[in-house]
Amino acid sequence: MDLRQIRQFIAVAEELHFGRAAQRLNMTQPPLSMSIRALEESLGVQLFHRTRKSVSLTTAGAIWLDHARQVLTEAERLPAIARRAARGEMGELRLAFVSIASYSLLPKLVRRFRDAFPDVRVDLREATSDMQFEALARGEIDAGIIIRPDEAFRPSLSHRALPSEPLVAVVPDRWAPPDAIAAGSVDFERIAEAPLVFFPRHVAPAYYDAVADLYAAYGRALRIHQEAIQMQTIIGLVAAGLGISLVPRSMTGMSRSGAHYLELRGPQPRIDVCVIWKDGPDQPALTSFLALLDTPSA
Amino acid sequence: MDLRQIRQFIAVAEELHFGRAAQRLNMTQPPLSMSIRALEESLGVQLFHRTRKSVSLTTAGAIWLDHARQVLTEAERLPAIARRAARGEMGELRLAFVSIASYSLLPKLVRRFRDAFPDVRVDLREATSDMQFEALARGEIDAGIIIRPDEAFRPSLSHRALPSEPLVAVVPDRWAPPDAIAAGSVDFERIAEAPLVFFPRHVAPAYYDAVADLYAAYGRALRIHQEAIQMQTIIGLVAAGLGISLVPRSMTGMSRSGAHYLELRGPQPRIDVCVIWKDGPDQPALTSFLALLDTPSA
DNA sequence: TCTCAGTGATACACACTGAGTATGAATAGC
DNA sequence: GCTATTCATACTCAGTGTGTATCACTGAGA
Repeated sequence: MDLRQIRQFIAVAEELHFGRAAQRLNMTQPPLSMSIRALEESLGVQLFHRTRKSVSLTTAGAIWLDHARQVLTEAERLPAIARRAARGEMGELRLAFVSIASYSLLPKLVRRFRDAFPDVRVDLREATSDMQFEALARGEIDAGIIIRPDEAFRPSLSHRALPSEPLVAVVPDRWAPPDAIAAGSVDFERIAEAPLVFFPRHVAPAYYDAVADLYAAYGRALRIHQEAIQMQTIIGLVAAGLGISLVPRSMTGMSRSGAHYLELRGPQPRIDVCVIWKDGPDQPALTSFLALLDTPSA
Repeated sequence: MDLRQIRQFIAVAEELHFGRAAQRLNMTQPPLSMSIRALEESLGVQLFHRTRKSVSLTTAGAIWLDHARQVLTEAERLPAIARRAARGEMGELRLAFVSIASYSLLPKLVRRFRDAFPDVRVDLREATSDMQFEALARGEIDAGIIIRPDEAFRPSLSHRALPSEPLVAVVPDRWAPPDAIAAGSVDFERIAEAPLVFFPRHVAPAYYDAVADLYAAYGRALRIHQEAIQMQTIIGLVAAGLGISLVPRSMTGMSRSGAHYLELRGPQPRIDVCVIWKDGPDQPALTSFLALLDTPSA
């Protein structure tokens, strides 16, 4: 019993006429009759009632038809599945990201990817840049999203810039001049003296450095008055009036009473985000992902 | 791409070694290599990474393996399905029954059948004897359960007796002597005078006649004081004190305050139930059903 | 009742392909 | 550098699936 015989059985069952079924199968009638008979013998089951003038399914034949159709349909999908898998339209993309990315860029990116490649399972995991370098080397992830480090990239890894994210200030009532709140923006110098609520450097070194650069541009050293390791906590502490902070603009969606998001006038600090991956053969899902990055987001 | 190639692919994917895979497939290595290569070409997809020393699945190959396994497993079930369908272990049994049968015999019978043949869908429909004769003739049902008529059976139909069901009296407080209630049984003569709640003859002619025979045995004519066309209604009316009735013993499970079920002393009327069907070839589910009737119910 | 069109079955020949055997080529380990 | 191992290649052969020709039977219409 092979797929050819199943196909022939279905044709005869649908036509109930050996001649027409043979025609549909692009063969002649005699070998088709022989083949069906051989099928019946190998199964030990009569599938058709035959008279000299007509053919009809037996009860068992009718039941078998359903199951045979099912198998044939699935079998005929197999070549397409193989091609789609090879083209990176199926499978799995294991993607790591630094926590900052999860607030704005990641959701959009993953959304676009899932729309474009609905049959690729996206396996997301948060990890620091260093963890991502390791994971890539060990082949545990396919790509990572990190904040572009000043230091040179590892030579074995490829990278591509993603849209950079501007930083905005988040300030509590206490530190926000009413005119700045009204304008929605502020000169950095007017809030530079305020105590800073921020990550310890090891939690988000590249992010930390971007903010440190901003302070340096105004001739100041970055001094953290209150540390927190989660963005939500930082904003909460700002809302509680403990100080100001600098967050990606996409965080403005997360409103908190007592905290105001203010654009910065003058030199705007930005978070430069990029994708990293290990070049190599046979990473179809990764290829799909990178192709998506080249596609305009419409 | 046929099942043979799928089987070969799975063997190589599992062994990751052409030699061992060939051994498992009871063939030699060279044709296996050729076959896999041909498979890859027909799919247009590379399924294996090959070096001179080792074989491994490509990403697409790994994805395809899951789907190929699925198809192969289902395909390998097909012969068994055909055999089971031919043996009447799969498919459908369209069974009609007269309403009286639904209270005792039918549930047990269907239960046993479903236990013995879980993959046969049982399609049940209530119908009078006459409707069943018609339906059998038209091939709309496979078998029917009726009350054995006195008249001869239709010659084209076969039949077999089922365990007969004794009738018991159901009487309200008003008509039940306290000693009978205590004993759980009564001489029919003591309640024969009570008004009778019963079916009109056309609803259940054979049942009606069985009860009429009982009355005749005591030299009385059956006289119905209150008609109802459903068993539940009859028992409800009895419970309400409108009269007595005679019901299959299995109805005693349906207790109703105010109504008492009493065995009848002396000549016991019984309902003779039987299965009818139209003999013919290629009715595997029917054959299973009839075989079950020969099997002691354990 | 006879004829004929139409259907599935049978007989036989042939080409293709799937499997076997023999062998080659390249790699990894000693 | 040698050897064992492993996959690839070349060639042959048998089996089987297919085509052509034909038969046997049925049922409808003259």
